[in-house]
Amino acid sequence: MNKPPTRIQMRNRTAILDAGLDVFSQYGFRGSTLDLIAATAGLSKPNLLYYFPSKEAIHTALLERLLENWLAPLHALDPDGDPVKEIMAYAQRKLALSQDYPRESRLYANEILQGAPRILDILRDDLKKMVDDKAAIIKGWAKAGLIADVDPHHLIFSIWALTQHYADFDVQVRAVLGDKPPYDGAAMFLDTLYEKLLTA
Amino acid sequence: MNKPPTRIQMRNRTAILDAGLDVFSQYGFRGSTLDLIAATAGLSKPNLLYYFPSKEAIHTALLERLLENWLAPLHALDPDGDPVKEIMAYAQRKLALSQDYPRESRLYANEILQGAPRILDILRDDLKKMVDDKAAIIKGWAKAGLIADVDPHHLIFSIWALTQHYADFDVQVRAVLGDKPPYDGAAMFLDTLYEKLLTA
DNA sequence: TCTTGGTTTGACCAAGTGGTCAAATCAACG
DNA sequence: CGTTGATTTGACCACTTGGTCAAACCAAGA
Repeated sequence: MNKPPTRIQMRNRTAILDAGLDVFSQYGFRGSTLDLIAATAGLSKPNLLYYFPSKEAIHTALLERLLENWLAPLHALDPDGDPVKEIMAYAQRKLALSQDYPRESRLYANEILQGAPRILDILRDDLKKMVDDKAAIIKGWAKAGLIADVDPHHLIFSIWALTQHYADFDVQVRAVLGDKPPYDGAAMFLDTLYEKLLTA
Repeated sequence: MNKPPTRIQMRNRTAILDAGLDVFSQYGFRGSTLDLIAATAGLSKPNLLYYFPSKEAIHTALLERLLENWLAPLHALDPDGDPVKEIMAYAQRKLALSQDYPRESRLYANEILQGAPRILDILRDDLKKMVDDKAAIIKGWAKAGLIADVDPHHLIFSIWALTQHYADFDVQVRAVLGDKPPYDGAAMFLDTLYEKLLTA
């Protein structure tokens, strides 16, 4: 029988998770320190450890919260919708995630770059299952002549790559583009790209 | 008047750089340790520091070597070649880099993810200049009606994103694909994608 | 007001960190 | 062989790291 969290608990836990997101997404798990996370959250290190038992626990909490939001947009792909529109909508949803939650995207990128030691099982199990599922739907659309016949797995990879690039490589994108903000142009580019690719 | 390097120097320097590439590409700069790099290179830590003055020096040496090979394929884009073929060839060259030098790709990704603190100037200067240059060429092709009129900057971003994804997110790609190796399918997918996108 | 339970902290610890240094070892050449 | 300069290492150092703990602090209800 765990008691309901107090106001202070709520405030500090979210402050810690926010600070952890800041730090982990920039330096990866091994490159991040409790001192830096605590300072970012405005707490002392022992106080931080009063709310989370370890560095690992903060990271795990962030990854778990992330994975839900990460898989949701793909799950929303509707087999009964208009194929081209469904795929383009998925790409735009994913692009919006990059724009609105770039730190989450970079946290995920860091985890994958390091070999996904903490979520490899989930990738091989949940993610693979869902992707195979959606790939089958896309394959069905192609077989029915509703879209061009492209490899559905690589199609999904392309959406991930093209959208997450704007969050993960944000600093490079902005360095090349100068001041011009990237996301309007990116959205238009993705629309034309997938329309041309998919309409047979 | 610096003397020529001995055989031992050559062997150990390359061993260190190779080990550094292994470690830095996996853990990023801050997450990597000299002990681990030294152990990977088969040297003691003081011996490693006999060849490179600091951790930073190893990282810098790797980044410098990388940037040359990184910008070269884009530089090879020929304004007098066949537009669609040139762009598709660039994408394939970049994909081959991901396949043959995944650690270099991940080293670069780590640096960018962390905000590119060591190469931001180069990105804003050399990289931006070259991209703007090539973007102008592509724009010219589009204006001449030789290819579809897509935003050239985002076109270049798309090539980077789609190709580096296979190196940087390798573990995820393989988790989703199971055993099937990714690169054959990726090459075919990219070919059809850019052909459909660019042919007006 | 006092009590109680949640909250915060200073002091501390063992292990790991980047880096130094003098001494030992080794390779090669005359 | 002996010498010289390159190479290697064990011991060491100051600092950082993740984490602990007892003691202090504080908010709120009785």
